Amino acid sequence: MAGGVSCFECPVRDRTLCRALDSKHLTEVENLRLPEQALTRGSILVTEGGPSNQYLTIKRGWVMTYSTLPDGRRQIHSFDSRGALIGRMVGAEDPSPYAVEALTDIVACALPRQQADKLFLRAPKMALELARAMNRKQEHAYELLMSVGRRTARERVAHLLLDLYRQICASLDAARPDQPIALPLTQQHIADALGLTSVHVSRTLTQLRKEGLVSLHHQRLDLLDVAALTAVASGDR
Amino acid sequence: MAGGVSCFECPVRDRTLCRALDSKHLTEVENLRLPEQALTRGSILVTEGGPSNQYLTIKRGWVMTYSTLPDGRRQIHSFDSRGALIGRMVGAEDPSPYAVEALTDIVACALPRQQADKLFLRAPKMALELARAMNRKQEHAYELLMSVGRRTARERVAHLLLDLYRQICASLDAARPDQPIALPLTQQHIADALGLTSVHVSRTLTQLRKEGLVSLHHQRLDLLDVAALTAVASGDR
DNA sequence: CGAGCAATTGAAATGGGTCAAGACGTGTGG
DNA sequence: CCACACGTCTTGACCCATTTCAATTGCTCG
Repeated sequence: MAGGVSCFECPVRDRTLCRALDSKHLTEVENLRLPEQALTRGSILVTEGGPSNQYLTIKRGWVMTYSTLPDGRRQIHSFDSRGALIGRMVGAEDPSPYAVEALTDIVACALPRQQADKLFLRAPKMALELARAMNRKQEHAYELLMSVGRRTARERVAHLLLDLYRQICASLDAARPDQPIALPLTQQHIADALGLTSVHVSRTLTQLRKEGLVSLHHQRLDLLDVAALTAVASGDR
Repeated sequence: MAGGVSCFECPVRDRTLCRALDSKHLTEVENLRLPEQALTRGSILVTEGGPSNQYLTIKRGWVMTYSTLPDGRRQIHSFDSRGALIGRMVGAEDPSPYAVEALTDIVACALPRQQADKLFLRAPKMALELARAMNRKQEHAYELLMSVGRRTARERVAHLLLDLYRQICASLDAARPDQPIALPLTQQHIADALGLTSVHVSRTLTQLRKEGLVSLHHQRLDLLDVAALTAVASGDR
């Protein structure tokens, strides 16, 4: 075992590829994995145009995936936390079309890609979980695409906050209910995910606050009226 | 074997999950698959809110994947042709968040989901191909997201046409070069994929035509100046 | 030949962007 | 412990890319 607790005690195991693995295969994973990675906020896990030669599982903290255009315009594709998998399968040797960056200090578990791919052939449950993980990310991207393509700014913001809230609650072990929750994003991040300007995100949030739907200050998010917010996100009112 | 040619003669096999399968497993697929599906243009393969209890491989024709909002706004997530895989893995019993519809008459190969999932555990190469297919779709969604979120209308149209052209050429067995190619889309489809109005797509295409970059009439597409178009798509000029 | 959908074009409206100035917070170094 | 510097957020005024509305033309197919 290479740094950190054993895979058998892994606190995020049932959210990862290793879910439902028998002990023989879990031992193989344990032998394969690299020392646990601890990285600070702002670290780049994958460079745009660089390689992606590991599978990374986020054990603690938040990361984001994004691409940029030559002139600096940025699109954030996804925010990920506990249990999320980072890593390309197609053209993994080729330049990555997107970057992955730590939004907070993080801890991650790394598997070298080539050997992991071989392991997946011996552990088909892992391969199938991998497919599920990829499918989940695909569908999540479709959801965001719907927002960015067809929703108004107000609807987009409402939808994203609901989505993040759900994601955060799901990543908590104890389902802690109505406290404000930590959201390590600036309004610029929200803007870059939603295809808006940070100025307009600010205006939109101000309005939602005035209507008593959300509270968001100093990276603390609280949804004050989930039903109303859901209505806003769906285009009613 | 259930309708159509044997899997061993399948003309799209090397673009699908069955790529690189040994004959034992390929026989299993052959026994599992349902009669070949032939569907007419406009057929709904998956309903929004309905189930997704099959894996479908497109053998001929085009389909699109999209979602709609209660008031009818539509976002198209992807256009797919020869070799593409349709099917959900996560919450496949739950209502599908998107629909899949045939853009042309199509022929597809269907595998029942539950039994296919069991087969994947016996044929890990298939499971890994499945993961790759899902990853490919995820990354393709990210590309579109970048367009819709951060590119201008002009850049979006240029980028999509390049992308479709590439996709079409790749799906051709013989790499036929500089003929105009069939593109079974209306401007409304393009608009709904790019988060624009069909009116504005029309204006944008007219301009690109005037500049001699593309030709697109009656569902025939020809890229007259790929280099210039690429420059437009990247935000230069 | 007519019906109906797709595409085009013009004119006017608008949601969200841009530019700019100021307030607020927070971590840092003196 | 204070003050300053820097990043983030807010707010106002103006602008413009895209939408909306509307009318016309052109295809295609029955």
